[in-house]
Parts: sequence; structure tokens; C-alpha cells
Amino acid sequence: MSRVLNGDAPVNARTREAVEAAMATLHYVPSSAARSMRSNKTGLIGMITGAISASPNQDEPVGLPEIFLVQGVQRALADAGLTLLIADTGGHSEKVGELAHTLLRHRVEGLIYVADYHREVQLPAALRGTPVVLTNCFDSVGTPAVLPDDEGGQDALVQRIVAAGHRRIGFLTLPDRQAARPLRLLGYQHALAAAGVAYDPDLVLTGAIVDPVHEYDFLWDALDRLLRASPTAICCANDKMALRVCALLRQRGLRVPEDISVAGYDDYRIITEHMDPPLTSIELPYAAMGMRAAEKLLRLINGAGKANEDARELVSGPVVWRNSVKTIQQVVTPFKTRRNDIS
Amino acid sequence: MSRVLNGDAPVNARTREAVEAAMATLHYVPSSAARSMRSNKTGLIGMITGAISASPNQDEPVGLPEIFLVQGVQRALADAGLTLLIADTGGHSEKVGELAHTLLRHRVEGLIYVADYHREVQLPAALRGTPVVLTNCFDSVGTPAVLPDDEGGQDALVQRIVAAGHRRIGFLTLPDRQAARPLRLLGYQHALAAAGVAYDPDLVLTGAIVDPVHEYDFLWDALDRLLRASPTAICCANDKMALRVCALLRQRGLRVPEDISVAGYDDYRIITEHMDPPLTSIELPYAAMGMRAAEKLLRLINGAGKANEDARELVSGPVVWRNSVKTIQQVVTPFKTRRNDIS
DNA sequence: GCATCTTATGACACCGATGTCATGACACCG
DNA sequence: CGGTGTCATGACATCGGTGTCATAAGATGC
Repeated sequence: MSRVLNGDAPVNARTREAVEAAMATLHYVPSSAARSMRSNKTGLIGMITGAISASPNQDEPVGLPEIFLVQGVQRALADAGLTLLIADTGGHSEKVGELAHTLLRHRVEGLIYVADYHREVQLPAALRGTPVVLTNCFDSVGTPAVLPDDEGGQDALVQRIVAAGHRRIGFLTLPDRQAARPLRLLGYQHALAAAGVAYDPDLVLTGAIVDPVHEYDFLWDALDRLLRASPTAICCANDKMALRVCALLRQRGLRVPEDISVAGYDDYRIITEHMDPPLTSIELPYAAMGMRAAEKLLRLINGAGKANEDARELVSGPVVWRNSVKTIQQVVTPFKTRRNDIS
Repeated sequence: MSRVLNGDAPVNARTREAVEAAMATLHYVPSSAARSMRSNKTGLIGMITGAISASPNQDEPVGLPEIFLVQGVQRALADAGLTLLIADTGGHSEKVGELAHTLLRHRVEGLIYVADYHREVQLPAALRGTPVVLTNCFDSVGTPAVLPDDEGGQDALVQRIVAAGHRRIGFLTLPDRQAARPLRLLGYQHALAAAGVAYDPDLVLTGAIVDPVHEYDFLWDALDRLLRASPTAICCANDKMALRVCALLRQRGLRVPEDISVAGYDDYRIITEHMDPPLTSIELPYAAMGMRAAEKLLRLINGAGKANEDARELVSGPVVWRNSVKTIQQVVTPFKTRRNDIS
């Protein structure tokens, strides 16, 4: 009887006991299908992801961001008593429409759309009318989105490296066309400007291309050119690149961080913590983004703060300082400066 | 009309067109809740995972295995037209019962239970009556399970290293109590026996403990003792350990693979491919396990081959040979042996 | 031309939980 | 003792598809 389950009407104690006993012996489990048909509330939130690539040659850590996103989303949804229905494209983006349809058939109350890296996407038209929050991506029609703060992140990292005494900071960027690339570059430039360091274009080079075959050679050439600009530190577009750069530097007889400092991006801890030396990086806060996305979606569904929920939301992660960046003995300290003046 | 949707009865062409037009203009999406109530088929498969640890101090690559498992499961289910409902414990194993209940409310037709590493588990009693396949874990009551072939994997890897000419092969094992540890040891011993190499207990040491604080020191001490047994190659329990071992060896002035060879386990490609040198490892085939688990579950549900489906199923992955293991010039070739006999 | 069969479609009960209404039991008050 | 209110519970329509049965229209055979 629904009355004893939901407690929405007074029930005699003896009756309640009898009903509960019957439910126990029959291993009764209420059907959410029947409940949702009547109440029009399924308690389901859908998630469409293309993050898991089906490409067998893919050596990127794709999927890992997503797992933390899922974790964050799940945590926020569990608090609200909702269940997550995950539909994965398996790398085939043309399946998105079909997957969306499946989720709609299950009457999800809202939907979180996740991309494998920061980029622009286009939602299928079928999702009109369903609350959607984009995560790690954005579209051209202003769908609410949760994004990593690439500009602020790179800014914070470079500021910290500047604070460690570095002035000539190389920057090996993401491949062309990646949405994060210009944002990171802005952050890099802003950090330098804030410290009064002149921007030197020779210190900024594209460090990766999408083509996995020539990836190695490309990075080798980029590093080669970068070293001619004699940086004391190198910012890499991600931890994987940093791992390779360290190996390449070692092959040239350069020690990290004694001869040159290296920093990554993402704080992919399996790399950063176990490298030798451990890698300075900045966290890409996927779990936090997942939580923020879920919370945003819940606000959308509940109709609260409609006006504000159209905005894109940026999420920042902390700089994680490790030994791969050396703190430079400042050549010009206030004290020394004075002595120099005297002499 | 259900007839035009499902085609289970003859429909006049004109009527069909009219209905389809109406469905299109109204953006009609059938409700799987209503359908499933009548037909008792939800098209949902549940998945309970504890792999995503909520522990913030966790530096293991937990979650990554799971993402590939999910991928494999999803791929197999999509082919069967089923949808995956994921319930995550968020690291709190006490939530399993509650999550199972949620899945049962949604009337999942079967369930895949995933552990974060190879180990024994106990299913909540509520799941009696639901087809279940354990993945990466097993229980004491013979629930169908899909497991990594730890014994065969270590065997294959060591055999390959023996084939490269190594005879003194160190083995830094998993922590005590891990189910895979004794299996891997059996594989190691079997490979040696097959090659006629005597087993030397001094070459086998526990390489890791669960305590993350003393993990580093523990590995240092283990490696220190292992090196006194003068191995020419070291098998590590996983790629992360191999990464650290390489760093420790380098600190001692030993070059990999020139002075000593190193192999990992898992083929965690973000590590193995980007290390310097790239790491020889053996793949832990999580995606394949996911597919196998899903297929096994489908057979269970369809009632086919009931007799056989109780068995545990082992899944193997290939040895991935990279430069971290050196091929040794065989000191004792058949030819040389003969010459020695003559002299 | 009438019986029979096929084809197309309307009508309706049903799945399980829930909200509403009606009914019945009982206490309390004047 | 009858009227009124509260409490406990049975009865029933409802949600949206689906399977079954009934009905009607048209085709075919003798």
C-alpha cells in the first residue's frame, strides 16, 4: 500500500506492521516505472558522453576526465535522490541523436552533455524542451555550460612560475583549433604582463598536432626551436607533453629542474606524482565541474534563477607545485640592488 | 498507434503516413515506462561500481579500469538494444545495498557488479533472483564472474622476458592480500619452470603496501634488497610501480634497459608509451572484460547455456613489448655449448 | 447473391502505483 | 440519542502503451 510507503496518510500501527511484513516476505520492490507514469517524475538524469573514444589507436587519456566528471555528477545527483542514466557514443558522434532519443524515451528530467575536451558542440534538435547543461563544451545558442577556466588557470600557473624567479618562460601550446589554446595563451600573456615581463613570441610554439604519427617529431622540432630562445622554464600544454619534454631534455643532457624547469597542465596525478622529479601542474577540476554541472541542472529543472542559469560557468583548479620547477635565486634582490648602487 | 511503431499488425499505407505525420508534428516520444509496465521488459541493465573512489588522497589510477569496463559493457549492450543504468558507490561500499535497491526499482533485467581491483566480494541478498555477472571480482557462492587471467598473464610476460635471454628475473609483487598476487606468482613460477630456470626466492619481494604514506620508502627498501640478488630484469606489479622503479634505478646510476631491464603490468598506456624508454607491459584487458561480462549476462538472461554460465571466465591480454627490456646476447647458445663440451 | 475469408481499425482491459472520493468505525459534544 | 468531526481504509480512475477481441469493409468462391 502506497500509504505506508510514502506516509502520506495516517495508517494504523497494526496495519502498517502487517503490510510491512507482507512486503518483506514477498521481497516487494516498488516499480519506478508505474510510479513515474502517474507522477510524471522519473528521478532520472541523462548523460551523453562522447569522451570514451572507440578509436583503438587513441593513446590520449580520454575517458579519464569523464570518469571524474561522472563521479562529480553522481555525487551531486545522489544527494538529490536522482539516478544517472549514461549513454555513450563510443566515439561515434553520429549516434548522439539516437542516444538522446533513448534518454527521452526513459523520460529523463534533465540532461548533461559531456565532451572529451573543451570545444564547441551542437545539440540535436530533439532535445528542445529538455533542460540541458553542457559540460566541458559550449554551443552557439547559449545553452547553459560549465567550462574549465583555461585562461585563469594558465594565468595562475605562469604567475606562480614568475614568482619562483623565472623570466624567460617557454610555452608549448595545444594543437591549433582547440578551444582552450587561445584562452591559455591569453592567460600566459596576462601573467607576464602582470609581472612586467615583456612577451616574446619566440618563446611560444605549438607543441602538438592532432596527427598521432608525426606527433613525436613535431614535439622534437618545437622543443628544438624553443630552446634556441633560451628559456629557464617550459610550460607544456598537458602533463603528457611534459613527460615527453622531460625525456627529450634528458636526452640532450639537460637536467630537470637544475638546468631547466618544466610544468604541465591537467594535474594528471598518475603522471605528475610519479615522475622524476614530480611535475608542477595545474588541476583541471573535472570532479568539481561535474558537481557544478549537476547542481546547475537541478536549478534549471526546479526553475530557480532562470535568468542567471543561461550563463557559462567557469571552474578553476589549484596550481599544484612540485619539484620540476626550480626556484631561482633572484639575481636582483632589494639588498643586492642597494649594494650594487653603492659600489 | 503501437501498430505502426512496432509493425506487429498490417496497417494501411495511408493510415501509417497520417500517424507518422502526427507523431512528427507533436514530437512524440514513446514512454518506455508505460511500455515496460505492460511487457515486463525495461531494456535496462544495471551496473554497480565501487571503482570510483571518493577518497581525495587516492593516487591510484582507480576509475580508469572502470571506464574501459563501462565502454566494453556499453558496446555489447548497445548491440542488443539495451541501456545501461550506472549506480556508483562513490567509494562507500555500505551504499551497495541501497544502490541495488534503486536498480531493482527501475526493474533492471540484469546486473553487472564491478570491483576496482581483482578481489572477492559479497553481493547483497536483495539481488537474489536477478541475473548478475561479477566483473573483476568473485564471490564464495559461485556467482558467474569475469576475471583477468593474472596467472596466465604473468606467465606470458615472464616467458617473453626469458625468451629475450634473461635468467635472473626479479619480481616486485602486489601488496599482501590482493587476490591477484598469488596468481601472478604462480604465473611467474610456471614461466621459469617451463624454461628450466630455477626459482630463487631472493628474487621475489613484495613491492607495495596499501599504506600510501610509507609506500615510497617501502618500494625503496624492496628494490634495495632485490638488487643484492643481482637480477638482469625486474617485473613490477603494475606500471606505476615500474615508473617509480625506473626513477629509483636512475638515481642509483643504473640505466634502463642497458644496465637492467624493467617490465610493468596493466599496460596503462599513458605511462607505458610515454616513459623513457617506453615500458614493456602486459595489457589488463578491461574493455574486453566488459564486453565478455555483458555477453555473459545476456546469455544468462536469455536462459541459454545455464549450465556453463556458472563458471568463472578468464580474460587474457597481450604482452606489449617495448624498449624497457633488453634482449640479451645469449651466452650459452647450442653452438657454444657444443664447443664447450668439446674443449 | 450469399457465405467465407482477409484486411484494417476501433474498443477495451491491463500493467502497478497513486491521488481522490466514498464509506465505515468511533469518539465527542450538546 | 442524534449530529458532527476525525481517523482508517476500501474502491476506483488515472498515467501511456500493448495485446486481444470485436467489428466493419472489401475480396473471393460457389
